[in-house]
Amino acid sequence: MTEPAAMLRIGEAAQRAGVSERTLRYYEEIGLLVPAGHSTGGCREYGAEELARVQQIRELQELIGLNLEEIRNVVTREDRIGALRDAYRRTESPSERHELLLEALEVTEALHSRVAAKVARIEEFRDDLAERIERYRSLLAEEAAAPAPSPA
Amino acid sequence: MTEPAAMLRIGEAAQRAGVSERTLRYYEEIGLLVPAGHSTGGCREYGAEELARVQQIRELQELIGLNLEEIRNVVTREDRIGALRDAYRRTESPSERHELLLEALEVTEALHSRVAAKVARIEEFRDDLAERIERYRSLLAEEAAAPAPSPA
DNA sequence: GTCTGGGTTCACGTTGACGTAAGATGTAAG
DNA sequence: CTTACATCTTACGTCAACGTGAACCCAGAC
Repeated sequence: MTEPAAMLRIGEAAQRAGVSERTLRYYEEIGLLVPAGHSTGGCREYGAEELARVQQIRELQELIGLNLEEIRNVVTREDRIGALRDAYRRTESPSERHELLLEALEVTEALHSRVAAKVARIEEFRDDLAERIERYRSLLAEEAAAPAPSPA
Repeated sequence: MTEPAAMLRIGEAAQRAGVSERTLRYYEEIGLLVPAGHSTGGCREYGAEELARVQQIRELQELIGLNLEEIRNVVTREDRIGALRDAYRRTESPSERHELLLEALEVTEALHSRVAAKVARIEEFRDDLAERIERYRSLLAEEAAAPAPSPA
């Protein structure tokens, strides 16, 4: 189990993730995404986990509208949770684990309520649009039923 | 009716709208928001309608994630619809009115489907977050029930 | 009067999130 | 080994959406 898992170099990785190579390097530059490893010659290598993270970053960016610094706060928190998961049984310290869990819960709840608020507003907006569409439709129907003044 | 409607100068207007004065001037510069009028001395004057538009712009920007050019496409379209509404009975030309209505419908539907798609994705995201919160909660509950190793 | 306290118009500065080009180096194929 | 292409680092360029002066104007309080 746990095979070498087919690492991708930056070109392939970028293509699969739907971003540019520059973007991957930039994410690394600002501490958002560290490649899984490097080849002997120094080429970055990305695995499935990194691709998933890029996906997550893009969602937070485009969907939620966070900037990359806010996103870094979120994902580094998640990294620590991930570390917790890894060292789950060989527990560092139970109290520390407890703290991390509490922190994870808190941060996730904060993000959740933020997202929920946004959902509420955007749904309202969507419904307003739907209403307007209906109004336009009924205006058009009205027009079709009305005695259209024949040209000249 | 239709009182003078208490025009605001840029300072007040910006404060009420929750943006900077620079932002209002910038919106004007790129043709997004024309002040309702000017004082004799040349000061911009904004009314309730303009404040509402700023509100709308910010929603499209922050909520939907449109850039100001896309927003301009939307609001100028709406301006034309507004003009249609104004000249509703003293119809310019019925066929022109028809065209405008069709266009308005089309554009609004496009925006609506875009927003709807975004709502779907963001709801999914929100639900994922909710799930994770549940997992954290149950982990904490588990921990509380487990035989916590008493210190020393 | 003049003295603030908003305004005005340029016009250059800034910041985030990359794009892009240069020159050196790695990697896979023949 | 050479050739060809992918990647590397370094560093300057770009674009949207404003921020931030500088220098001038104008209305009301004193």
